[in-house]
Amino acid sequence: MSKCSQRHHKHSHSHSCNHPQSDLSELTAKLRKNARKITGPRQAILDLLRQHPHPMTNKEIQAGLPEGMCDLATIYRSMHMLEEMELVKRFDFGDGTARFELVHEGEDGHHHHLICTVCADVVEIDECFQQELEDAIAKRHGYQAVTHKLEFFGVCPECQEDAKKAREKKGK
Amino acid sequence: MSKCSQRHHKHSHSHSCNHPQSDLSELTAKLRKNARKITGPRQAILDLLRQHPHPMTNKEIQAGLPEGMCDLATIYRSMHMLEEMELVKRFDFGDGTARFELVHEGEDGHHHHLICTVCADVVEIDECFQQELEDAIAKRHGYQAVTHKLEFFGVCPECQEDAKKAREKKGK
DNA sequence: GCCAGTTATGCAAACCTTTTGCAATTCAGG
DNA sequence: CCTGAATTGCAAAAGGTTTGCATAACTGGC
Ligand SMILES: [Mn+2]
Ligand SMILES: [Mn+2]
Ligand SMILES: [Zn+2]
Ligand SMILES: [Zn+2]
Repeated sequence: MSKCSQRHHKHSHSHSCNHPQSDLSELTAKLRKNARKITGPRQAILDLLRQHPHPMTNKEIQAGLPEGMCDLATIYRSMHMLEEMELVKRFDFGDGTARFELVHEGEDGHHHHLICTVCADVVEIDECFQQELEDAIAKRHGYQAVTHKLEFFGVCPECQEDAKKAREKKGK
Repeated sequence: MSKCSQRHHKHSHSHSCNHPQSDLSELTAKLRKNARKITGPRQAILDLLRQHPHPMTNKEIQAGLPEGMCDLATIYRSMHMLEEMELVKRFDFGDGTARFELVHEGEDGHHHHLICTVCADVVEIDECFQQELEDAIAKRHGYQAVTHKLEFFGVCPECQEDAKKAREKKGK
């Protein structure tokens, strides 16, 4: 049953369901294992996330879904569940609203971002500091199961340009 | 970075790293420069923060002040202002509530924490990954004024113990 | 010291994001 | 199909944070 999406609204985005049935099958599998149900909203959310390369807020997710397809409360509940089964990863850009990104098959989704403090542009960062640092910190303080959250912030090239222009105009 | 005390152990409140009149004078200086007023609440907040080695939430700050001395709204406004003049640093432990820590004289306050996900114990971490990583990321994407937020999470020794006991009792 | 002008505070209401209770609806498995 | 369990929508409640406004507290200059 590789029906990509069974309830996609007509004016849905021109998205093509050319994904390797990965998520859906992974979803159904994990869901069944926990006696959870495969519902329209859940599939739609996963479908939407699959098309987005960066973390999305719950509001953005709702806005990206066909009008009126899913209540915000349901999205909140879904994201909790998807996070629990590790199909999505939660990120915090420090603005007080959670963001979620799809975890690709096999991976654990751990990675970081570089965020423009002016326009909120996001760059995916796959590098990380040496594991030794974390290990040393964990050992030194006797902590176990240590992990970390790390995000970079700065001003993107475009916003640097904008700032420059504004400066010139003002100085003129 | 903060040399006051490298490793704060749990309940290390009673510790005193006397940073003399530093804050107050620094405060008055910076305040005056911006035509702001030196008020009771602001001094009290700074005084309180000076005695705490870890970030505090606004509620904790209010609770730590003499009963009824300061409205919560005032604390929020004060923290914004103190942050602005770089007398305090804001931290985000990912639980949706901001925390503030006093910035010691001369320093910029940039550092990290190791937080127990069970009991919320906090360890101050003065190390950081090599600057080269951040520089490389900034350069690669053309970003400027790049900085980062980093926090570590894990289970502290005591909570590991608790978990072990619980396991034994259950397995009995 | 005292005044005037400005900045800060208290209080209550507004805002936002996130969570929850509950009745109605949808799923899954038989 | 049927039926019980899981899920959803809706509205209300929670938290944390911000704001408008009248009142109170500072400060620099007399
Ligand atoms: Mn990402
Ligand atoms: Mn700290
Ligand atoms: Zn930008
Ligand atoms: Zn702990």
